[in-house]
Amino acid sequence: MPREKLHIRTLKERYNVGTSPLREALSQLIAKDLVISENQRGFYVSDISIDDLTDIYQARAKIESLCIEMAFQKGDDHWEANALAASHRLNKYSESEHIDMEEWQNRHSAFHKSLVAGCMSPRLLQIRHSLYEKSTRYRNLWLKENISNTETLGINQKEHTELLNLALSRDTEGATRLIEDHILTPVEIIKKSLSQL
Amino acid sequence: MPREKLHIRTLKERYNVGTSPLREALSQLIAKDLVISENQRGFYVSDISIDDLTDIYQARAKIESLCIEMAFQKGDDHWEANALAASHRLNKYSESEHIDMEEWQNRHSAFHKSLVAGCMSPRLLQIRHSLYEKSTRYRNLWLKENISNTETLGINQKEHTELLNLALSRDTEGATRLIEDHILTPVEIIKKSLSQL
DNA sequence: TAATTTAAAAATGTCGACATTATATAAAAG
DNA sequence: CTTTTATATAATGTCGACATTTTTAAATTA
Repeated sequence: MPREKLHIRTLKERYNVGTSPLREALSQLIAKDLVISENQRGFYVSDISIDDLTDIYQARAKIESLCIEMAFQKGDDHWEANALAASHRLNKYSESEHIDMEEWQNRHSAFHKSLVAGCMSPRLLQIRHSLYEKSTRYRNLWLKENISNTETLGINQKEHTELLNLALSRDTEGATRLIEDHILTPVEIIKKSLSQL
Repeated sequence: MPREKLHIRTLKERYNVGTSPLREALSQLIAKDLVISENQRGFYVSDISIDDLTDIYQARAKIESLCIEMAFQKGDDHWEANALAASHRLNKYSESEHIDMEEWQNRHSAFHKSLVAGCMSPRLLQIRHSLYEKSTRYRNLWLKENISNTETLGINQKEHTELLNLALSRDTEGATRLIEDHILTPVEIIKKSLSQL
């Protein structure tokens, strides 16, 4: 849980490892902003807050928008084809009988990834991925609320097909506006979940 | 040097530390993309390349542009005042007799920081700072070429005052175009330096 | 009773030894 | 002479013990 103390001894016993690998693992989690450390005072799970939630999602929206804008300039035939394929995979699965949320998430993120891939910038894609990971704890709150919520999923699906069409017609302005809204949609719902904690 | 092997034993002796602190330090450098590690094969200084140079500087240009765009929307009186002050400090120093490059860099980055600070997004500012750090190795090549090059400094200075004016008049389009050019300016020079290595 | 000091307990961070893995060298085979 | 195999050397990564610091608890003082 956020703010929770991470005791070295406890973690060593739980994962059956020594000091070194554990501390290095914690170092990696610090790099991901999931853990913070105070000198000589140990490690803690990073805190969450509405301010942080808002900031991360707004940054994500802007970065995604930027990647898409660049992708629309640089994207070639292969980019279009891959986006089309990813959209198809997501579409088909969204219409299927039983939806496994993990598989849906895989296809969902694969679709968005196929769109931004066209920007051809490793660094921007890395930044985007990093922000996506940082938003995971908040996104999980959204998933708990919206598990098997077919209505929300339906709206989502409409936006995805529209996004693909905007991509194929290279409508930068329309796509950037839509993607920013698309990403920011869950924020209000998550804010409520956060308040209830 | 890029690609150089980092021997644990050597580093331990050089810095007079044990295994753990050294490996944790390396972990932090990995997070900054300055060092890479291959499992069971040790640590290496990250490579540099023209592709990487180009990608980093283009990403920086886009992020800086984004921050400025947002700052122009959200910036208040204090933001304007701080930018004005930072601009003044940079201006005065650029006109002074003897220029210490380190002090000039401090005032230079302080000026740009004062502009983007108005975007009010900790995450975006963090991303911006991280990219700036990643570009340091390339920027140092530029500094070696342009140490005490008053001509380059003069052009730079013009752009800075123009940037401030665009900020005070909230000319988003003009400012974003200028800042992107401003950041990308050194790229061609650095490319040449890189080729000569 | 509250605040401060002192002592005990627990936790962190560092070290050097050791086991495992990769690399370099020499020997053997094709 | 080249390629393969076997051996020796060197380097990495892991572990548990130890020293230092922080936290908790008890005792003393005002």
